Amino acid sequence: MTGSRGLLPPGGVDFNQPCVVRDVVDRVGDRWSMLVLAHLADMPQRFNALHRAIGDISKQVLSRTLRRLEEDGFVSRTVHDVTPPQVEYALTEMGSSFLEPLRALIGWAEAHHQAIVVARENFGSAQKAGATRTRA
Amino acid sequence: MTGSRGLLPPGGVDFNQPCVVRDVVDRVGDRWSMLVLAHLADMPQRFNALHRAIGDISKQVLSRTLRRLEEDGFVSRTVHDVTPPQVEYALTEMGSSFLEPLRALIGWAEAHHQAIVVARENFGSAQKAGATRTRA
DNA sequence: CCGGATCCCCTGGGATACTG
DNA sequence: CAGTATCCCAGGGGATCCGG
Repeated sequence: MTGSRGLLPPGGVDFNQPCVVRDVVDRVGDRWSMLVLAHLADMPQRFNALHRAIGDISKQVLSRTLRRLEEDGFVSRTVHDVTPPQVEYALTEMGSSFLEPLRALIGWAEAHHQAIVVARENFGSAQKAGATRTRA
Repeated sequence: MTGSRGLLPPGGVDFNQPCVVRDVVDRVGDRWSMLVLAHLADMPQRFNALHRAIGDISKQVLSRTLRRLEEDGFVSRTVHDVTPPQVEYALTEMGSSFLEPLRALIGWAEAHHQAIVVARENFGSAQKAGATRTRA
């Protein structure tokens, strides 16, 4: 018994209107945010350290991502006034608390990744077979 | 103590390479997928029912969203062969299991939504003040 | 009723080059 | 070192019209 009906509280989560969830997903659901948060979970890190750790992200985009995460209070940015400059990024208390649902998501993803791959293959085959998918 | 260091398993989640999580987030992290899943959590529904329930989504996009969710095995599509045609969408077992991490995310979002709003305001003020943000 | 086809726009993401 | 400035492109999202 994995499922659980009644996700939305009776009366309906305010999922549409100001849409709290979308507000969050819009920020954190992009290509890099979660990855950055996951890296910062290990320890606070400097800009180039993050850049190297992540690898295939441009400085431009990393900068934008960090900026948005800072703006929304997920990470803090601290400038150490030395030469050469050092800027340290760290999770805030809030950013840290986000690791919990994030871990849930990661767990689910790892558990079902294979199933998704299979589903895609099946779907592809069904398409080629000319079926209109499931019929009743 | 909300946080919890060590999100990534020692050795590092295979978060970058084939990136399981991104694979999932890329599908479910778009503008509508989670919303659709949440609506289907209540009960299986037909196309136009979903369309009306969600409101400000175009049929085109709803169609694409459902197609992708079906392709990845989150929802099932059943054609009832009557006139006029009826097509019923429902969560699969896997789609149902996704409600769990989704609920975690919703919970977090509702709990911290206000904090995010505040953070944005503070950030805005700090910017106008001309500060280079946090300094040490 | 359930979409597919088409067209448009806008944003996110990337490459490259340049500064304090 | 830690970014910003520019330019570009692909894809997501929307509007509208048409077909089975």
